[in-house]
Amino acid sequence: MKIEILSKSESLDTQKTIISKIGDLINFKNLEPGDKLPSERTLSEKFGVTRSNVRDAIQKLELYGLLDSIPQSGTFVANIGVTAMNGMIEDILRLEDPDFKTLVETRILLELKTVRLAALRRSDEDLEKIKSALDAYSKKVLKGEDAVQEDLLFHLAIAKASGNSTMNNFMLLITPKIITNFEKYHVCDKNLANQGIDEHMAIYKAIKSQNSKLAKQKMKDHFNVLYQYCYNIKKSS
Amino acid sequence: MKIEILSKSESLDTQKTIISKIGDLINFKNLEPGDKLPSERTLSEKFGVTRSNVRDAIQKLELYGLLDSIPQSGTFVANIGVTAMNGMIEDILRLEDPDFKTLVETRILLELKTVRLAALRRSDEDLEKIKSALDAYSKKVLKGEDAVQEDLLFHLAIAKASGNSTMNNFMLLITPKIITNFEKYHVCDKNLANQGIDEHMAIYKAIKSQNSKLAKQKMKDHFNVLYQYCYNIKKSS
DNA sequence: AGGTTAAAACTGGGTAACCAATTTGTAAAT
DNA sequence: ATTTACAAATTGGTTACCCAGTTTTAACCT
Repeated sequence: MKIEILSKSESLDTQKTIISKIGDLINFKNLEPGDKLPSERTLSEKFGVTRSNVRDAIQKLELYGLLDSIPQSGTFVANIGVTAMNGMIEDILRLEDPDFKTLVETRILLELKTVRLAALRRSDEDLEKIKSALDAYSKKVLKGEDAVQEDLLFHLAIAKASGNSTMNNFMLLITPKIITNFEKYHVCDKNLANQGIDEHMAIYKAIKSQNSKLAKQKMKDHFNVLYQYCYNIKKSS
Repeated sequence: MKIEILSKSESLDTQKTIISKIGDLINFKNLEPGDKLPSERTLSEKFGVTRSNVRDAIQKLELYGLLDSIPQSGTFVANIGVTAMNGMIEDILRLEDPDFKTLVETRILLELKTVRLAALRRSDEDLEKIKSALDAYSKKVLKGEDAVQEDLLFHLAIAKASGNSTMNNFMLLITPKIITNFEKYHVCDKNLANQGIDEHMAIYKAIKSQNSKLAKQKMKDHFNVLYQYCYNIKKSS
């Protein structure tokens, strides 16, 4: 068998193909929830790909909760019916790569919620962590240095304090993408550093006093520039 | 070297350990953004774990956008500073498993947004797909059969029509977890099947007429039972 | 000394063989 | 006929080695 090392995009293509074929298999063989998929070896042979690729594809479907792989036993289809399985696999395959607009849009949505929840639910320990993140941020800004990282950690501390691990997870997923791919659009503009401190402080105080509505409003103010940017994109699209 | 096949939870523990050690390494060696991590072989040797485990850990950090693995070259730390990297790794490690409450809370938040965006942005093709998902749902309900899957696909069609791939992705991530782990709490109660059809239809019509506010309101109505449930949990916690 | 080039070392991914837990098949015992 | 016991086959995970790009090194030429 010929060896062919795939580039990253090629590898992603073959993964999509495999996922699609697994979907077909579930259809064709009418596998019910809980049924066992053919073994990884069988699949790799049937699809003409490496077992590693099959394992990666299965892992991805596991991430989406469609399969469950059990050591020394087999891979099982999740407790969703055939119809839902097909629809979801199709959706996963057609899923577009996230662009900046959707990332920002989602971030604003999430943070306006996490800040409210944080105000309602934060423990004293949460509050301390938010405070120390805020102090680290202020310190850097006042020294005139770039404080993008400290800014980010302040927002993540709030997400953590929200007590909602799902939203916290989502925030962790999107934040680096926003930072790395579009560094110039970071939330707190360096030129408006002092304003950034004030806004962060206002958010912190609202969370401290457990005023959820105020917290949301202050976060909204903080996102003002970003919000406008996002809104303009929406209008122009 | 002794061979020891790990159970799933043990494997997760070693993965967390590896991620933590990678974090320490970045700290200790003061690796800047773009710097190259030691090779997978070196890491596996240094940490006393298998290379597969190292690869899995790297893959997870790649998912969160903290590392970038390039074939035949190396693994590089993403364009985030040391401070942010530390904070994020710590957050990822301490991330709790999502429970039902946070999943529902997040789902409601997402869907109230996606339905608004869908009303604003849906193409004719999107609308058709929503319609056919609705028809499939109604058909099943009227036959007295369980229609959880068709219900789910209706909601996912809306998420797709929102034009926000990030939210669409998040919806795909949480929906199966909600369905499989807590089947009894599915959005549309079987006993209120006809009401479910009406509510779905109302949402569809609002999206069709591109009335975003109405669409959001109808979705809110639709989530009423679930919303109450979630609210009660929040009060009791 | 500076620039060019080729060979050696290194890297992440692919391959195949192996491991031990699990499942399945079969035959003996009741 | 049913249950039990045990061995053979099957499974996802692990290991060691190989592959072909990439990167580094060092030798060579000008």
